[in-house]
This record gives sequence, structure tokens and C-alpha cells, in this order.
Amino acid sequence: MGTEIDNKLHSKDIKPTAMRQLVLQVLTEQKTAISLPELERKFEKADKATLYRTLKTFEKHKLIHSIDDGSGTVKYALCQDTCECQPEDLHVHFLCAKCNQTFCLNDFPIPQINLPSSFSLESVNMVVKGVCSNCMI
Amino acid sequence: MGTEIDNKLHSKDIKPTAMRQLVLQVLTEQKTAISLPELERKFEKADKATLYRTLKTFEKHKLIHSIDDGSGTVKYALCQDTCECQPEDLHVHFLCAKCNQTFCLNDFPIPQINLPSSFSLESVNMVVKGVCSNCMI
DNA sequence: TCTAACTTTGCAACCCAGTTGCAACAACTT
DNA sequence: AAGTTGTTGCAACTGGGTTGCAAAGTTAGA
Repeated sequence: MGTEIDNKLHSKDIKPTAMRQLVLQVLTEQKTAISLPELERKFEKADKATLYRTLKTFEKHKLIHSIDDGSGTVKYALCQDTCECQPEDLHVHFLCAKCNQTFCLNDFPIPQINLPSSFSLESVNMVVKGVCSNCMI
Repeated sequence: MGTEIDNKLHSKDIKPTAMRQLVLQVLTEQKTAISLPELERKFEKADKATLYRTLKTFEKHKLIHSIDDGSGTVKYALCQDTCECQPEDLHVHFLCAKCNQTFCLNDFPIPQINLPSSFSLESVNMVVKGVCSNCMI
């Protein structure tokens, strides 16, 4: 049953098309962030532009957030239920240099920086690079 | 006199070709980080690939460091004299959402994060986005 | 129910940053 | 002077991201 999926879509005001259900399904099963090219590979038959626009729609409705981890391709991960994509929802991301997987470290809020008052602050991107537990062995 | 420039190149073990002198000159005069496309525009007559390789050479010899500020194009800025591009040399970068300029906040070291021990840590990228003092007016 | 308005999808094409192969050229060595 | 090496310029390509447009699907109104 895709009821969970449909609920989630509905709660974020996104019309539940087949495509969107499938993409959200994948995003939900995924433990790490996923990029558009990766998503394309998961859906051999689906069109790049459609997947692209699906992700954009999800992002706009705050179902997912985008992560620029410096790997060259933007990745996407589900927001937490309470997430409003506001500064206080921001967390650290971890990029594994070996497997290239990106993790949301939801328990690690981004430390505060006290900039000179001449700079206003909108958002902060913090990506830690290293080796993840799976690749440590 | 390009003596300063030549000294700098020499001190980093980079052969002082005309191209490199010119690029380093620009980088030195620049107060903010500069991208390859921007550099191309400054040198209408120079070849993209040459500029690209010049930057790569500089980076390899730790004369400059690259900055991925999430703007879509990687930028480059001079390292400080003492910089070894090690974790302790890392600093926060600031991207102005209005003018798209990127600043090295050399006085702002990246705050430490205590990851679970299952993650090893190699480097951290921290980019603050906001409005710079020039654009605040 | 039939139709008009709107949304979503699929295809194609495009943009642009980054990168590489290769040949011409320059500098350096013996 | 010839050979070796490093540098430059040109061209071409890669790959992620993005957009225009027409076809297909959905929704709502008469």
C-alpha cells in the first residue's frame, strides 16, 4: 500500500501522481541522500526532466532538501517531519570520500558563527568529509 | 616589477611563466575569490584550458585554495602565507547572495564537530550565505 | 457527459563548467 | 645542436542541470 506515501504527499500539498509516488518511495527507502543522476539510474525508463521537476516540486514543498556536498552533483534527502527548512532545521552533512555517499547528520545542528555585524546571515552550509562507518572496515 | 609575484611563485616551486605571473597578479589584486569563468573574462585572449591548468597548478602547490560555495562554480583564493591547506588552516567562507562574491573569513576558523567515532574526519567545508557589507547599504 | 482549462510528462535541445587529447611551441640539458 | 621535458592553444567532449514545446492526463464547469 502506498498510503504512507500518499499521506506524506498530501500533507505537503503535492498531487500524488504515479511518478511522484515512485520517487518518494525511493527517497524513503534510501538511507543516504540521492542525486538526480543516481535517481535516473534507478528509473531507467523515466525521463530525466520529469525526475528533475519532481525533485524540484518536492523541494519547493519542503518534503526534501537539497545538499551541495561539493561532490559535483547536488543530492536530495527527505526532510524531517518537523522541518521547515529554516536555519534552525539546518544540520551538518557528511560526505564519505570512499563511497561518495552523503548522510544527513540530523543530530548535529550547525554551530553558530558570530560574523561581524556588517554581514547579514541567511543560511549556512556545512559538509564534513571523511570516511563513513561502512567504509572504515 | 613582478618581483613580488616571482618570489611568491618561486617560494611555492612554480616556474614563473608569463601566464602564471599574470594570473597570480590578478589573484593578488583581488579581494574576493575568483572563478575560472570570471578569470576567462579578465583575460579575453587567454585560453580556458590554460587558465584552468594554471589554477590547478597553483592549487597543487598550495598557492591558492579552491572554494565550493554552492554557487555552481568553484572559486579560488590566495592561501595565507603560512597556509599548508591542513585542517587547522581551514576557515569559513562567506557568499554574498546579492553580488555573488565570495570572501575568505580567515579570522574565522571552522568550529569543531565531534562526530561519532565511527566516522573519520578529513576536512570540513563551511559556507555562510548572506549579504555582504557592500551590498547592505 | 462533453468540453475547456490546467497540470504533468516525455522528448529534444540547449547551456555551461569542467576536463582531456593532441600538436605546436618554448625552455632546459647534455 | 639534438633530445627531453614542460607549457600553451585549440578543439572537442563530458556530464549535470535546465527549458521549450507538444502530447497525454487530470480536473472542473456547463
